[in-house]
Amino acid sequence: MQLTVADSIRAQIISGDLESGAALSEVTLAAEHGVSRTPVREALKQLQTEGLVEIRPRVGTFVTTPSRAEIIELFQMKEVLEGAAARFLAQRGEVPELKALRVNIARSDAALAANDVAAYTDLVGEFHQLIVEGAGNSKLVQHYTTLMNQLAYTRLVSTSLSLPGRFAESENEHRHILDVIETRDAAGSERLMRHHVQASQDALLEVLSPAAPRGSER
Amino acid sequence: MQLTVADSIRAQIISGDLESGAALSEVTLAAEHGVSRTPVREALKQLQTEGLVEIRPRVGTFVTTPSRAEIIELFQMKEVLEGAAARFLAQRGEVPELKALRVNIARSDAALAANDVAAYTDLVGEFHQLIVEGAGNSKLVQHYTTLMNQLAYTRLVSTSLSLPGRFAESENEHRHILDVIETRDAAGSERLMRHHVQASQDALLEVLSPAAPRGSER
DNA sequence: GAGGTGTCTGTTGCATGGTAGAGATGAGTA
DNA sequence: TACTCATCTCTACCATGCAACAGACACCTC
Repeated sequence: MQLTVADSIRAQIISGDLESGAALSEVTLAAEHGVSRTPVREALKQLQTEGLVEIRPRVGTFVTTPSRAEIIELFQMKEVLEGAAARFLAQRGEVPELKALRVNIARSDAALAANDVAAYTDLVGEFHQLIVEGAGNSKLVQHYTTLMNQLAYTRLVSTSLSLPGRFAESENEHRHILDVIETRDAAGSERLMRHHVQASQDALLEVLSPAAPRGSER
Repeated sequence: MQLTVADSIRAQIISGDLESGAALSEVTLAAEHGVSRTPVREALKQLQTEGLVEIRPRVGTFVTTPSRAEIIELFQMKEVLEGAAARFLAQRGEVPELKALRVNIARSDAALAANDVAAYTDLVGEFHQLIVEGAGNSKLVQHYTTLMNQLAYTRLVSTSLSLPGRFAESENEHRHILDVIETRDAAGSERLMRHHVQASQDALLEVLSPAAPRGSER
């Protein structure tokens, strides 16, 4: 399986190489990828159903810019899916992902001790990913992945970690979540995971626009 | 907005006009819709990301046939999303969808009294749809819709209602769910909704293959 | 000066032809 | 009879060309 055009464009959008609202010309993309316009068109159509670009007929294709309301909706979905994942994982008991999660926590501790924000940013993404994968439901992974792509999540995390105290707090929450999952307390795991997602959302929204506290819109 | 080729093919798949596993020839579809192969290809690519068809490169496109394991995964997701929807709806309080739900229940009562399975089948779909829409999260609606399309849910419901007693039981569960939502008990609404989805899954799987009880696979 | 209209350019939308790969089918051999 | 290999056909895949539309700009009219 080689990298498709869609994968390439998707990566550019998620990484932020292509800015929000940027126009995506078919001919330009075709030239950049060394193919004709046809496969580019197909890729854009695919990215549209993934919610990453918006195709305005006869006008052009643009990178979607989620509104503040949409970001809140996405985080609400994140809370739902990750909460469910934690619950399923706790129910399943010992699976390979649990071991990987313990390693993740150990590395996060080290990153915290060294105050290495960049390393921890990656570890945060991995932590959440591992929980979702550990739930043992491929559909859950699929929906979660599209969600995270729409949020351009990895880009956001490093921002929210800039809040004073959030780094240590986040790491603490992660450790507690894993502890509860290991006790196989399904309901508790779900509750804790939801709280954690809410906390990280609060931190993020505070950084994005400090004036508006969580829940004040819609 | 006119009906696109993708919409047309999607409708055919969901309704069952196109059977599971059926090969979708580009030229045939193009001829049927009076267009060339290019827009058909784009439509198929879109349906692939929706999980409705499987494109085997250089071979052809086929209507996906969810395995038994996948159906269980899909129902697990259905439980998660509808549970969350019920919770959100209970939290929101009085919204237009609540009124529609009361009408729905009244009609369902009538259908039950008249033993009108066909009418009730539609009402079941509407009930669940209203709960999800009432949650006030457009992303939730999107993910839920793709999920239901993958399950070809409406086709399945009538099957499960053939079980003796399931019709009345299902209607009863619906009424209880709406009752609890109206008391604005978020946690209780979520719990009840999950149980209902599980019950309907049990009924369905029993009809599909009576030998294997729920949870015996994977 | 302001509003409307016509043209012009850049873009997407679709059709079609050539190419390459996958699968099937047949013949040949052990 | 069974198995292997070569050929052949059918399919998706991509490139390219043409048509149609949206938006911008200038000009004309009031």
